[in-house]
Amino acid sequence: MVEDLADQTRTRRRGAVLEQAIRDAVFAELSESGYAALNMEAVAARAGTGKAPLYRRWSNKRDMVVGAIDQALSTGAVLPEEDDQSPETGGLRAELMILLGSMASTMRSAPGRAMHALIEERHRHPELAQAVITHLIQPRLARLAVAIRRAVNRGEIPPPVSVELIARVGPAMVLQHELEHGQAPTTAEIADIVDLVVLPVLGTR
Amino acid sequence: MVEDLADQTRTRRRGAVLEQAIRDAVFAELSESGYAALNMEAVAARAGTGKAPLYRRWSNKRDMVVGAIDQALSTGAVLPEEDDQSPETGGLRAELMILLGSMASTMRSAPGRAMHALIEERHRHPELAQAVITHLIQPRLARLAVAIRRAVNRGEIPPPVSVELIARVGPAMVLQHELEHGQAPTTAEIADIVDLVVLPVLGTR
DNA sequence: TCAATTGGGGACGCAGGCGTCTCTTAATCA
DNA sequence: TGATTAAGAGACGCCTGCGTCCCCAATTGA
Repeated sequence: MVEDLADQTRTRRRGAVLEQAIRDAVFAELSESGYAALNMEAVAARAGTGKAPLYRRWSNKRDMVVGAIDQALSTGAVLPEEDDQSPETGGLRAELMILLGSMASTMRSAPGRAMHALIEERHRHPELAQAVITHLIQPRLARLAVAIRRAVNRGEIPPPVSVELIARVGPAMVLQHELEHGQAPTTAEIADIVDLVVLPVLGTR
Repeated sequence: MVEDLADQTRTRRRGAVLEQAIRDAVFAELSESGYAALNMEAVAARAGTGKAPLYRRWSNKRDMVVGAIDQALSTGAVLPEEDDQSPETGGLRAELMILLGSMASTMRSAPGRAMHALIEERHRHPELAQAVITHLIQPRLARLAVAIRRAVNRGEIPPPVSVELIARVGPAMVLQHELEHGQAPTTAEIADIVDLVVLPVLGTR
């Protein structure tokens, strides 16, 4: 709501710095207003610039959003790698807590909310939603599947019938919480999800 | 897309009949365009009427949508009661299949998609979303909880630590499917959810 | 230090959608 | 059957937001 830039005598930005400010503004607007209600004036104002620099880079609103998303997804700004291959310490429970916790915190961040807004636009803009699914959702699910398979190999849990399906249980519960309550679950709530739902499905009891 | 009313010489409707046609049009538009992009001209056109009858009943778009939602939720047009108290036949699995199946088919219907669109507007219009949660989501969760408790009483499953949380597992998986694939799961997919996720969490093995 | 770029700011025309209003005509009721 | 009410159709003014364009100033590089 407030000016993102308090410094009136701020130096005039250009190039990559300005571009990043614009992307941040896109994410912020997207997360507050959604895609349909997002408007160029607001993005320019929040980035502390005019509309011309926006249209100099992208030809319209759709391209601008796609550009911001693409950049965020390809540079891992949204999927922070969690030190890449997670540290195989503490066993399955610890790994589940880390992965679901990171999912929840992503959902709280501006880029995360922006991605969510795009998935909600699935029917109107399938290509936007698909990009998010492919670059954001799938990798996380794959990482969860890997964690589960490693636990099976360690003999920690019996092999599940469908790793694909089981890997979705945790994320589904996190998502459900967001949809029902309007915000991602806390660490304590994630612990309940892990201990009372995910681990039991996996056969730890 | 096509005219909902092929009959050119159709008699002029009024009162309750017309009102229902308008509500149907609201749901259809809401499910296709979402709340933000819904516009009065389209609703009027789809209902085969003019804007005047709309504004004669409601003072603006928001009230019109709220009105349609309220009516649908209060008359059970979206929550079809499933012969009210489900028929306690076939045990827990059968009941889960019925409840999740009905959830999936609701999500496929126009009113169901409309409700979904409103939940997605949670941040912009909390009162709309809350109505859906209270009148649509909560009753279904309550019904699931009842089914689980009955199964416990029958000795079919051990008492879970948190019925509240467990009751959300099935719906969460159905929702997750919708979000990831853009459509509700089929009966076969629901069967997998029930057999490989929900029943195992409940301790049937 | 001067020329070339690019940013900040905003005016402009256009399109679409809101909510009002008018006009004609069908349905309803006394 | 005549009077009354409300429907169908759409014109209208207004506002908002898109995308273009212009001006001036700050930054950069030769």
